[in-house]
Amino acid sequence: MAKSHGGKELIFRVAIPAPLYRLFDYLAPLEPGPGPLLPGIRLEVPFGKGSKIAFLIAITHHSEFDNSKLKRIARILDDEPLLSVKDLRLLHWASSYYHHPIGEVFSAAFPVSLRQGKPAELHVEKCYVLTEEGQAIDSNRLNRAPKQKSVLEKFQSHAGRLSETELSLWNENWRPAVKALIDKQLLRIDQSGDAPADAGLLVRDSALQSNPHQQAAIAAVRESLDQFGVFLLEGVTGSGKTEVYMQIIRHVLERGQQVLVLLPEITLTPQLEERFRQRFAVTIAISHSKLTDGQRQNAWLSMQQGVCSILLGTRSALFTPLKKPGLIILDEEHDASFKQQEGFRFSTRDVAVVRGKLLNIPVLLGSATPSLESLHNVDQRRYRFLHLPERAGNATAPVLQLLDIRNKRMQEGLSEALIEDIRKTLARNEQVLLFLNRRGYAPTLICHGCGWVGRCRRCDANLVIHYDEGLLRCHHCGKEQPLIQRCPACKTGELTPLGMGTERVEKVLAALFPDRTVVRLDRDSTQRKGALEKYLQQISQGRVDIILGTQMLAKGHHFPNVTLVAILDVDSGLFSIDFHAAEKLAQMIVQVSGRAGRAEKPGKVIMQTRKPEHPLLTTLIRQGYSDFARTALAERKEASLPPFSYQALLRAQALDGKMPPLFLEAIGKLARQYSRGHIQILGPVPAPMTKRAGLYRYQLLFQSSKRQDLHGLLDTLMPEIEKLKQAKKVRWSLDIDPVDLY
DNA sequence: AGCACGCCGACT
DNA sequence: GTCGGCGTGCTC
Repeated sequence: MAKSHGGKELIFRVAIPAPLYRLFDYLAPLEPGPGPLLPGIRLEVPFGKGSKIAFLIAITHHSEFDNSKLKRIARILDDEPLLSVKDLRLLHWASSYYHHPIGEVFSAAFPVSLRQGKPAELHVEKCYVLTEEGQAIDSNRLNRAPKQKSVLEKFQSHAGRLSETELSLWNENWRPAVKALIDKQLLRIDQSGDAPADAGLLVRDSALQSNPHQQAAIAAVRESLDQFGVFLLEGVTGSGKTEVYMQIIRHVLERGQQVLVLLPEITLTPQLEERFRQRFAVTIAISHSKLTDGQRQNAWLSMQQGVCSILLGTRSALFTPLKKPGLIILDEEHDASFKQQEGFRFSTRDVAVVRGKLLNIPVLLGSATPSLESLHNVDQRRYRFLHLPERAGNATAPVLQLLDIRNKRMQEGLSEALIEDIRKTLARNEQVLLFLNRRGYAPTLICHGCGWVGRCRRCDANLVIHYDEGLLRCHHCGKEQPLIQRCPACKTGELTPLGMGTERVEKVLAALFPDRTVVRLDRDSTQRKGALEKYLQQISQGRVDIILGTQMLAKGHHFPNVTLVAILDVDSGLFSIDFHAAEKLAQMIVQVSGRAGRAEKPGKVIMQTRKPEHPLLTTLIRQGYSDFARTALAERKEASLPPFSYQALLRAQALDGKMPPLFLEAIGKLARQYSRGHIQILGPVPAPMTKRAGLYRYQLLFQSSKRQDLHGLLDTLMPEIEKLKQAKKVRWSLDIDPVDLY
């Protein structure tokens, strides 16, 4: 028999980066690899017409396929796996939990260049040598200066690493330039020695200040280093969360271990990076999507090899291997950007917790506005709660107040009372921050004569007026058209902008305060590279009086001279069919409020509303975020919504509007057969914006009070979905623990 | 996902 | 008579 005959040959079972839910079997390579053949090593395999870089999952003796049908491994790329056994286990867990193809999950863990089969070598993109004046010159122009040349050669032979001693060979005058190179990740200082380095080398300042609350938080985590545990650190803006992080990090570094720090957004990395660099003398790796593939590979490998001690990154950095893992920190843990919204839809927070468990290290989650899930996990004693109730220093918390604008005269979205407050604040030479989560001039263009409205042809949405650019744009598919002057329907009516956008408010502010400087911060105004940084600098230098912007203002940036914050249209967040909306709005309000009054000047937050009695707003204002969260959790429990139940959302879209519901209907039918009533199957229903970018979108929601039941159903359902003939006519995806039901 | 195969419309 | 549209099927 062919099977017994082929039984002698080893079978390599591999994961291929493709949306395929199965593994592929290959014959052992003719050339033996340089090292032991362990799971996780990269292999080049013939696949279909071409070849692919695959990941070894297991070596077995049997294949379900006849050996004569199997192709042979073409090449072994790695001497040894780049990921630890524990991290490989994490990827298997993630693949099964998120029901996502294993090959794509593996792909997500590697930087692009390694996915493409590049050798796993740390390298410096360009070599420089420094002149006495501290100028960097290309090493190709180096003929003279033998001393510098010898250091350079050493530098190159160490794959871009210099020890502290080697660095000290460099003239003191060159230090700033060396630092600049380190900052650009063109040069790194060797810290890879196995013995824990001297604390004086790791940390620059010795007199660290912290209040009793901070000390308690630091002690709690410090006592549990070297074991798994999740800590939720709730600290209002200005309460000194970063100081807590840094002091805990110091202890981890002193043990010779590494720290993974995750942030929701790229824009937040520079500030934290700067504070870390001031505090720590160790090399810090940075990883986010704005860096080049080479830079990200360097960051990845430097953590894998233990060359760097701290990695600061966004969600794509979650799987970065750590030679000596010590701690994972996830800042702004409530932030929705931590959930990947396409392809492999994982929750950075939840995977980080599982990773911490596998690596047996603590996970520290921080936020001024913790997610309801995390607070629930505290209630369930799965997480430990750490609290920083007060603002550090003399700073006082801002006062939140509702401004009832019913029947009030408004000037382009600004009530007279608010305008008066702005005027007073400016008169005191303090800054004002206005928040409106809608960019463009106005969200609607309507004909005063016949009621015609500018609609996007490809989406169920109105076109947004962008006056400055002279066009109408759809914010959902990006389609643009020139701003028309006359109504295309009745040809006579006057076209009127309806509603408020940041551009429109900017114009009225310019008219109301002609001698003041207004800066608008939104996606449109900060598109140019470096534009945001430029504006932020102007603001911190006090050259700006009024800051106006969207969502992007809510995150991270500190405006110490801002004493008045106004949320121009808080009501727009109050009415949503998504049960997450209240939580997100409350977090947004608190986060925006946190921008004000950081220094000794008290801050004030005004929310313009037509629903001043709305319980969400009143609870938040009178009792604060914690009480709001308690109320919201009680409501979730009452309604059996997450985190008191578990959800999975199956989405489907297609150009043909009939296909998605047919597809989801077929799955719903299958699911009802299998689930035997344990699982609620809701839908299919059209997605809230059914047509988007020309595609018709529908969804089917699964919900269960038992996570196991839900995942059991999905385990049996997924292979059936793949087999369904309708599956080929739609684009579909499964979202586990969805955070936005759109 | 890629890529080939395959069966129906407008072109040299 | 061909070029090419994207529906369907397969990848060890």
